Amino acid sequence: MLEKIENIEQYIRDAGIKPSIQRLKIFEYLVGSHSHPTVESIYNALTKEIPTLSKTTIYNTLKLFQKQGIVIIINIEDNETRFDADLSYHGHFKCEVCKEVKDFPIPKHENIDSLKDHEISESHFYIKGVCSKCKLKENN
Amino acid sequence: MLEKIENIEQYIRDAGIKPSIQRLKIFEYLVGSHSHPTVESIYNALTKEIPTLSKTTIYNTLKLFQKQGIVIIINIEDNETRFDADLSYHGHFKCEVCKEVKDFPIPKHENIDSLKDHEISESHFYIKGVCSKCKLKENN
DNA sequence: TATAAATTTGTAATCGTTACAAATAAGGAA
DNA sequence: TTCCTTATTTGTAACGATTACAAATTTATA
Repeated sequence: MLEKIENIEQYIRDAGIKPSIQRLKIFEYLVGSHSHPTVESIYNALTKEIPTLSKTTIYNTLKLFQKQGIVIIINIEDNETRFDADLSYHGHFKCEVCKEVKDFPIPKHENIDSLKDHEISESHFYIKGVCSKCKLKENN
Repeated sequence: MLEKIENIEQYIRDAGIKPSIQRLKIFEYLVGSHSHPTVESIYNALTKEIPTLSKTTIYNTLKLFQKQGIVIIINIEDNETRFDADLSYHGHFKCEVCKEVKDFPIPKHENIDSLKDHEISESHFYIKGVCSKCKLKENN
């Protein structure tokens, strides 16, 4: 789980990023919403607060966040890119019915023997299926 | 590892797919090349053999293969969709230097407690980094 | 306050994918 | 075989997400 980020402005600054209003709001939204939002949903959510916000800024900002290592990209679906501010090692489950993406803990980070001479920079564990809630609804 | 597919035509037919020349060649290429090709590379490889081949056919065919359960989609990168005819449970490693995607065995398919009430249809394990070969080259 | 640098914005371009309809090929009945 | 129906392939146009780019705005600095 994401360790609570007390001071978002300081957190961003510590990552070497100048905290503009746009960057602060985008990161705040990433931390606040646990939905692993897409660019589209970030745009829809923030355009009310910042009416001049442009999608290009969101793309630029997320790319910067990624470069500076404060967000990871979730590629569980080929037609949508999602973003996550939780850097801890965890998996992502996407329900094919309600479309929600949620985290799940991964017991232990097992070493893969066949990759022992490889340098690992990222690892992702994605599972798709039907969540328990939707399973119950379907059985009615 | 992929169990050897003796008779590709029969294999496709058994999956409920009528084996046209295009479908056969595309599947044959998927099984033969261990590169987890993209649509682009399938097109480049087969257009010599089948000069009239269109990309739409490749897209249609791969979608059909996926629906009939004889290929899986590899989404390790957000800007490229790759395809794999090996249906066994294994992970994918992409080297950020040589761009190759290769398989690795996953020790055991561990049960995720927090998903025990979920219905699981797909799971993917992706790792990115630098492969051993490229690591050696970089240290020169 | 003036100037330079960084950031944001809107528009146009790009690229992978899909929609669609015409062309071609395959299958089945007489 | 020939005719007719259905399936498959093809090329073009459309679409949507992302990026390139240059102008506009904001921020930092002298």
